[in-house]
Amino acid sequence: MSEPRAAETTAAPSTATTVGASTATRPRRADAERNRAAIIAAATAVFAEHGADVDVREIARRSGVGMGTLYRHFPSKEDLLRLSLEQEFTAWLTQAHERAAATPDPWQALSGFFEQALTTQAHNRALMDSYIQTGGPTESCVHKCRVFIDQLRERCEQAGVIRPGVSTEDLLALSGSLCNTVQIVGDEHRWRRLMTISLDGLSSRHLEPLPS
Amino acid sequence: MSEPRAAETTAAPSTATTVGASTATRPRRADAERNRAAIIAAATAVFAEHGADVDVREIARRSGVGMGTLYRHFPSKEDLLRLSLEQEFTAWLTQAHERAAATPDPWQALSGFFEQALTTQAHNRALMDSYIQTGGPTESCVHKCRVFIDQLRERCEQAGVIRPGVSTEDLLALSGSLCNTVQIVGDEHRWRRLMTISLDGLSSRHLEPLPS
Amino acid sequence: MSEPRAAETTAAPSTATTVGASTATRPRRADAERNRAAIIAAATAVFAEHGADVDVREIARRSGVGMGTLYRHFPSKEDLLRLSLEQEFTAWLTQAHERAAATPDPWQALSGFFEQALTTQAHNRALMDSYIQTGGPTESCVHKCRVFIDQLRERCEQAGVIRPGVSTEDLLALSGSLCNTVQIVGDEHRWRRLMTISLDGLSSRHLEPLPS
Amino acid sequence: MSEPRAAETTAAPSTATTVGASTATRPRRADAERNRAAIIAAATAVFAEHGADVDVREIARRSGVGMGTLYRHFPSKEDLLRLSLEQEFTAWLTQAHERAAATPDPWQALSGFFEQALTTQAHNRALMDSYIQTGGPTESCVHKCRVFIDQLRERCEQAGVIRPGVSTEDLLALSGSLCNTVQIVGDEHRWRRLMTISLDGLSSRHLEPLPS
DNA sequence: CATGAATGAGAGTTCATTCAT
DNA sequence: CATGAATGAACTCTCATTCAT
Repeated sequence: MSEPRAAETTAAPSTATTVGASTATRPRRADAERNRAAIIAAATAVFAEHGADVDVREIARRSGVGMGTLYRHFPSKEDLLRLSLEQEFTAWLTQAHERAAATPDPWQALSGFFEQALTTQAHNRALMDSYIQTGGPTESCVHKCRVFIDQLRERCEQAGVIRPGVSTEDLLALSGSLCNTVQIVGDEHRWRRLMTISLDGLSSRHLEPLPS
Repeated sequence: MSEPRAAETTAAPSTATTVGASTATRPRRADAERNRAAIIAAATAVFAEHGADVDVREIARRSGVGMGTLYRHFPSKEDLLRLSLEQEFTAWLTQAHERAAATPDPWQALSGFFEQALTTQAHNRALMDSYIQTGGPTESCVHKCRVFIDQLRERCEQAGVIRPGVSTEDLLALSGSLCNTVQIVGDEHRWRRLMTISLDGLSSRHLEPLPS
Repeated sequence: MSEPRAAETTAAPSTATTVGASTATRPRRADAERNRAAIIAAATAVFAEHGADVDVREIARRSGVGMGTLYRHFPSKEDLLRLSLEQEFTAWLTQAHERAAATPDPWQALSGFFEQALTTQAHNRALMDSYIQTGGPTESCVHKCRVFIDQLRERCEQAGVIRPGVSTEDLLALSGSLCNTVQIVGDEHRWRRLMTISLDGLSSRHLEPLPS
Repeated sequence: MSEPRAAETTAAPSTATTVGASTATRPRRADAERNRAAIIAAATAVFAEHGADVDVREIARRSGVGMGTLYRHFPSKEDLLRLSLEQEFTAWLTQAHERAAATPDPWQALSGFFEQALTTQAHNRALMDSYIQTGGPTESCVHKCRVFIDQLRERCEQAGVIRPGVSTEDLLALSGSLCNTVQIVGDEHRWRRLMTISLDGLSSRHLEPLPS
């Protein structure tokens, strides 16, 4: 989750004058990394709560750093947003992988993925917005998601539990579609019904070919 | 500076109703009404393209009027947005009514509604955003939509072609959900597949009760 | 008061089609004058109520004419304001003249003028503002006022009832000063006390010379 | 773009209290505080010259800061105006207190207050407007002023040098009234005459009761 | 000549980003 | 290298004045 960074070669900078030799070894690096993490954490929380349009100040405030520090780590709000969402997206996908690996039944794996997607994204405004609008925060994210879904689909197809002709794209789009649903309807009971309907439409009970 | 004006979808405000010579009394409002229509048309187009957050100046520019004119017709950006969306929404719903009335088969009426919803709203960002977030631009719009969908559902239910237990709310949310899908996926062929899947999940081939 | 206007050479314009030849002689002139009067009346009322910062539209609305008509009669808001205030000022001054002429006692004439000034101006925001800030809407108005006050002063002086050395300027400024008082204090009882104080300070009970 | 900054009349916000080395802890706020002071100084000057309706940009320009800086320090124009006026008002009242305390003779204390009020407020449009219209920029300011005037009145009353029945409200209103006078009349010599007249009207030479 | 719709230069305010300390 | 104050373009909205009808 933490990115690869160049090793700690920096000497103590000119400011740390008084105290002594104790902090000489690596006084800055740790702080910087901690700040970076704090910023991402705050950004993630703030974006999740208020969406992508929040004031950057709110993130700086919440992370306890100044604006300069924030902009030292991330050249623009856009970059911070993207990274934050990537991270959330990745975390979610990782968990999805684990779940799927632990679920022997192919169909249960697929429907479990849908359920987790909705549950996770329901509480993250910015993430969901990106999922709704472009399918994910990054091309790369969307791609990874596609790959994962493709595996799920493969398993289902080989087990003959999914409607013939359903493509990976279909599943990707459908999951995005349902994420949106979570916002329209208020509570969980309601969107679970829609999920059930969509999943049922995907089942091998339907053998008719899909259009085109 | 003056662009070719879009067609007048706005209904004239109740003055020029009868065909004869009676319209001679009020020759003044002619171009004012044209401006008003131009503003609405421009606003509709701009909101559709860029979403509800565009600069009002862009709308003024596109409609070929000054800011003052715009604000003479609409006291606030909010009002203009609401009216534009209401109009689009109403036009869509009206057309939906007509179509449904002309379709004898209940299931075809329902699926026709979905198809038209997706086709119409697909290219209107602001409208879709409102549909996604609150179900429509206005409480009244949402209500009308709900009533209409309820009729469709009733017809299907009495014909026994819809899965038992499907509520009007389910259908409303599902249509919103699919509208969003249209943006994620690019072309028509793709979202038609998702629509088919969802509709199949609604069919009476599934008798299992929905959650809760 | 009515401005010189070009004679009534205009034929009946293209709109007045139906009625007949009866209105041919001088159909416009009367209207114009009536409009002008209506505008001034409305402006006076509106300025009195809301001060000089009101929207010109309010005046047009209240006078029942369009903006074009208003601006045909008065090239700018400033002009309208000035004329309206001049008129009010003149009316007030005229009345003051009459009262003074009907009051034999010099001191009573002077104090009566003060009282009337306060009473009248108390209910005219714009007029009072101009009086407070510049002494009147126009140099000419201020001058007329000065001349009138000078007469009052003369009478008092010859009767020996006014403090020696009090100049016309003193009285003019003092009346303006007291007008302002009317706004600070709420009700009539309060500003009458201040008026009494000031007038007492003007009385011949004080024989000390004024500064300078 | 950067103008020479006016002197710092603003009290530093309670940090740099003691003289020693303790001030080393917070070196940051130095120029921010200077900016804040510059803004207040500019605002005070601009409001004094042009009244409360000036463009905020003029204040920003005059203080040599951008709009953002101005709005960082003051959330709204209203706030800036209020603070500026409060400060001016307080400074004036403080000075008035000192003068009054240093003046043994009660009547001289009272008349000295009037003189100082006129001298100070004469050249501050916004301050004077607020004094004229509401008695001061703030309820609190008005109250303090009233309390102070009440002390002056008490002293005069106990010394028997003030006309019986003169209330604090009378004095407050009278001072406001005279402040306005300063603007009407041009030079100092003229308004001193009016002040003399009013003060003489307040003297115990008049024993007649005031109205009501 | 009346009408009132159109104009557009600002008004107050916000916020992503930069830069002096 | 952190800080958070400074920046200024951009936003929504107003209103004195003009101009097509």
